[in-house]
Amino acid sequence: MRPYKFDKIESKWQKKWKDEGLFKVVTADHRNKYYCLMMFPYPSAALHVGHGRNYIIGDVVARYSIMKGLNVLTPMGWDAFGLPAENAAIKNNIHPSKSTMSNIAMMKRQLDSWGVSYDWDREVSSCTPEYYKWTQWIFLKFYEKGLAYRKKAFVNWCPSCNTVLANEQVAAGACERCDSRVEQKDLEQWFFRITEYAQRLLDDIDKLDEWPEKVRTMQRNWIGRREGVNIDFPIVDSDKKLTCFTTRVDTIYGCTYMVLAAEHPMIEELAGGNPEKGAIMDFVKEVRNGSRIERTRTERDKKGIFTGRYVVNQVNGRKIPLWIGDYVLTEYGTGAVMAVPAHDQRDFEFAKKYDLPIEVVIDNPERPLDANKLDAAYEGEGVLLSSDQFSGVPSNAAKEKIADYMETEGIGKRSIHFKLRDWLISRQRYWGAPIPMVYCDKCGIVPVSEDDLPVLLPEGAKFKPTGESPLKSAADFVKTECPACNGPARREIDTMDTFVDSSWYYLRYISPGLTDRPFDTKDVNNWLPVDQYIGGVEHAILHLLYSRFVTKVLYDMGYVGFDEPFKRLFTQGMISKDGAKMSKSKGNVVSPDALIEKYGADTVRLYTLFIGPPEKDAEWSDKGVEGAYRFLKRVWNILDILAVSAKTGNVDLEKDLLRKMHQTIKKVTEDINEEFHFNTAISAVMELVNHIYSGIDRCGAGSYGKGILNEVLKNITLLLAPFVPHIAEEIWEKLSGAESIFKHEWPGYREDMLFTDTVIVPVEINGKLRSKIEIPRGLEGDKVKEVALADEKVQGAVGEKKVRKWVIIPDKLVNIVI
RNA sequence: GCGGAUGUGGCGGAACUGGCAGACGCGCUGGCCUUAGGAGCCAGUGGUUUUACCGUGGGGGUUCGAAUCCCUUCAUCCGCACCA
Repeated sequence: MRPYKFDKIESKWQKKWKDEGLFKVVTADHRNKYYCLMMFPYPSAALHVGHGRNYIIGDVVARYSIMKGLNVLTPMGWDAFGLPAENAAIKNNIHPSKSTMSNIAMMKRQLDSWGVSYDWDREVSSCTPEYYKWTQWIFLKFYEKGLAYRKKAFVNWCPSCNTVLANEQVAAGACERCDSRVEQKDLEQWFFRITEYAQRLLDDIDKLDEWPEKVRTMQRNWIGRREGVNIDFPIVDSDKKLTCFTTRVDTIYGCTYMVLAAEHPMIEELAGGNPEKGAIMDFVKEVRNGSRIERTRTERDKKGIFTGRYVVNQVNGRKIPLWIGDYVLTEYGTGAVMAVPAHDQRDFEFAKKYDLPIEVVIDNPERPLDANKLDAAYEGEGVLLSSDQFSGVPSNAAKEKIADYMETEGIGKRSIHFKLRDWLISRQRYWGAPIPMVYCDKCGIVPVSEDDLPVLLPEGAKFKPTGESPLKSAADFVKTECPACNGPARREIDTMDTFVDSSWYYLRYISPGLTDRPFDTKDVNNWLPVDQYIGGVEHAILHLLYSRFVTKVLYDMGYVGFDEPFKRLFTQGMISKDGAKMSKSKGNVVSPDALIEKYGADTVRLYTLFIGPPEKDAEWSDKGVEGAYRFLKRVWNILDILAVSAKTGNVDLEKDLLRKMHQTIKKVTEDINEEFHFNTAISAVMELVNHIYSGIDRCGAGSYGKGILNEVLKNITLLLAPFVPHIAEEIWEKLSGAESIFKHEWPGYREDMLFTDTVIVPVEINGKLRSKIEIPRGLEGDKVKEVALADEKVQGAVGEKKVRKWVIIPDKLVNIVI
């Protein structure tokens, strides 16, 4: 017996792979290229087995693809700027670069210990000047194209992180990172004009047919395209007008008032001559100060105030009151809504509260509506009522007709709105890439010259957050010369959102060492789009949408020749423990290190892959790990069986085993190819291994000859190689003494070896299983009937009864209806 | 509220275009081997009143035949959410 010494085996092969550069790729040679990319991690704390799943899946795909003869590029790097390092720095008084670097070292060691291999020559880290120089370059390019701009706006402010946040980083009114309530602040900030690309980002989702439907839907919803009409409402006693957007222009005749958002720029002017101006402005202030989470709670009572002014609904010339309401959002549409209380639930609630008129203009086909008796708005379709010439028209058709009418009369114009907002990219934090802009009293806002990049992050800045960027404290940094006039100027002190860093890293991997360009266009065009991207679904919107946007801009500027970065996307499920997501605070984190020490990396890998379909969430079980270990030992012990096996074995048993082997090769290949169903692939190999053992149990040591056992074990090893590479290499070496198993091609199977000559077919009577018959493969029709009727159990069940119908599916099933 | 997903033994999960439900693994039970077993090997393991019947969240339907298709309903999870 040679024991399975996984620790020796694993360190041996990990070293060999590294020394021999198994995963090294030469950029210039892109024949058969396959770019297999895993989302680069944020270097925070130690990885747990849930994180491991991501890298293990990626490693399996990479190793499998190598065996399939592809030229596989699989790089890794670090999304190294960001808040947690900075917060830790504040707490422990260690510079973020120090903690980041030590975290990187730790995670790298963990990845290595899993046997997850990368072309480390291409490692990138977003916090190094060599990298963020080009993040700044991208900013300048965006600025050049008018896609980066500064504006004053109501923005999301996280009081605990002391910084502004992008819309995408706010979930249910709270900071995505720390869960604090997000406030609205009126600040001047830098934005990327992603809205300019909204339509293309939406349209091109159709191209991404190898992405999970879920992610595509989430992106569509986030972009949120709505078609409708912008309608003008002239203000009474004024030469100005208010415009509002609606998707329900069919309800225009039921519009009985108008509501403005508290942030609407015309409020002060409108309240001008009103004796109640004080109260109005107080209300506006109160609403503006309210946190977003408060304002967006649907169940909350809506509040409003009358401005004292009126506007005209031009379709019927009616004067309607103009209100301000806390339920109107400033950032969507025009910040003004036409209120149709009979057909919009929010307007209905507001109208009820403030006793505003309700007029029914859409008939509910199921029961007539009575404005006085409504207890909820009717938002469905129907035929128009009380709508002048449009009365009697079904609501869907009316939408078009009224829009046409408004356009000819100059009342309104068809319009498309998106929920997507521009991407707010400036942050009042230290640990990020400085925005390469300069403020000059004479020249205004001036970009730093490309030649002067990178704008280095000043090491000595005090990174304690004060609400202003910590960079302000670095006097040497702030004080600079204007790139335009060389006069005294000051630098922008905000840094960039880390999602800017991560929106282009996959391009940098292709030519990580370039010092004069972010990437080489020719090489990038040869290697991208990424063939397989693997990561967590939590990035479905943020990172994936931003990356698509950045790619499209670079495409438009001619820097890349593709307009979608990721061809195929796989999002793996989360691993939980005791029914909850693994987290330090819950104390349910499973560390891979102890498990690897006890069972070895191959066991941890195998169990992680066996736990369930990789796209689904799964529950970790320490017991299950033992099962994986047991299986690997069983595979290992076949070496011993092989050593004592005779030259020849039992012919029938061997034929059986060969067939099982070819079936297994087919099954494993298909499971990996089609859906990454590693769990069923592994169970198929387990069946094959069980088959060997039970054969030996039945017929003793003479069951299988050396030759056949050797062949089967070789194929088992090949099939397992992507999953458990160390043990596979070791067995492979013992069997063939040849070079790395990953230089050997993936096994093929023989069609003619898959089937037996006879099949056992179930016989059902009236759909209930009654017996089984053995018949030659491919037997059909009357011949099958004969065999079936000859069966004792069938005879017993059929008896004298008349057979009404025969259902015969060749090689599959017989059903007799009596 | 809208959108999406998932419901199968004690547990994780299998089941291709409708065709033997429960592969594989965990756990459990028994046996062999052992000084011993928390090692290894083998066997058994959905339920029940066991010639048979019942069983894929519940109810209905289509079909010779449904975990799979249709209708309906419930539950859980995820995403979005006062988006006019």
